[in-house]
Amino acid sequence: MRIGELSEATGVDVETIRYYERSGLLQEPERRANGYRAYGPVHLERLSFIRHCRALDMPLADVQRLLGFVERPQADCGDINQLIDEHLARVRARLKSMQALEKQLTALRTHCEAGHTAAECGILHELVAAAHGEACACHPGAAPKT
Amino acid sequence: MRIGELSEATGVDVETIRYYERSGLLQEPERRANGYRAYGPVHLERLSFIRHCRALDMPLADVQRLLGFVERPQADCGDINQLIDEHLARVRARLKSMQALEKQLTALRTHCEAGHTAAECGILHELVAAAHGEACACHPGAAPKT
DNA sequence: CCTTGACCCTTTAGCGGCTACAGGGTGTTC
DNA sequence: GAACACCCTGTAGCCGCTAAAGGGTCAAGG
Repeated sequence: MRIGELSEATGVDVETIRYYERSGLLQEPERRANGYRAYGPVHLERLSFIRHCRALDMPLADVQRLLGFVERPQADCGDINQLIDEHLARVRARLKSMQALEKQLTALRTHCEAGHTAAECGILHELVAAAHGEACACHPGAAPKT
Repeated sequence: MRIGELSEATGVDVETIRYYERSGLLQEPERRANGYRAYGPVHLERLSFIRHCRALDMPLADVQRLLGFVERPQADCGDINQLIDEHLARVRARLKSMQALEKQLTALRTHCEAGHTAAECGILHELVAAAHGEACACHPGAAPKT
């Protein structure tokens, strides 16, 4: 199959496929006489694997490592667990900070309803207050250290 | 104050301060005879404002716009609301997908405990199964369309 | 006076993971 | 033979920094 077909089949953009090849994630395919890339089932599977890992937001370096395990089936599985655990820890940490952020923004948002000028805007006041190190709706813990 | 002192006072890295200046977020300060940047209270306040907005994960373009409102206090506050609402929507969307991701990874993680080879690893099997478009622990909805 | 070391300067390049050109070749269809 | 979809390479841009190279400045200590 040509690159466009592979793209269609996997949902991965053509440019991204070429990028994965350049990055060494996807093995270089054969070329037809006209220079077009000719992909087979191996590439389809591998690219689908990559795509799935990316859907789980794994960095490409991790995907690379996982692909290594696929190639070396006798390797120790503990390393895979560790990889997933580390990734999960990163995701959970990020999730936690996102939740805090959502709270902060929601709090900030309550400080203004439309219909007046920026000078009277509660949101802007909050942000400026924060810039002075005062306690603000969005960062309640950040009271001045006086 | 010099750039190091401003950095100390705001918690923003020296390089980042220069980067903000290059990007037009922080106004260019006066220079001393030796070429050192000389900052005043104006810069301190402005940089603190920027830092606070960044703590709320706002893109620099949004921060730029907010700074515009600070400078034009008679502008319509509705635009500020809109900016915050859009940002909040982005954050919530991201939060939702992070939560789904966390679930998917947690499900995936249950498929393996250490102590065997990659060939027997449930995690790897799940990922490969997903590459075949089969239903997997991490993407239960993605069953084959046969 | 000289050296050390902390600070400052500019310019440039790199990170991750794409994405978007520019400028060309190929291959099918009307 | 021309239009069009597809393919190729190479390079540059996105965001928000971060780091490094290669230098200048200045105060304190010997």
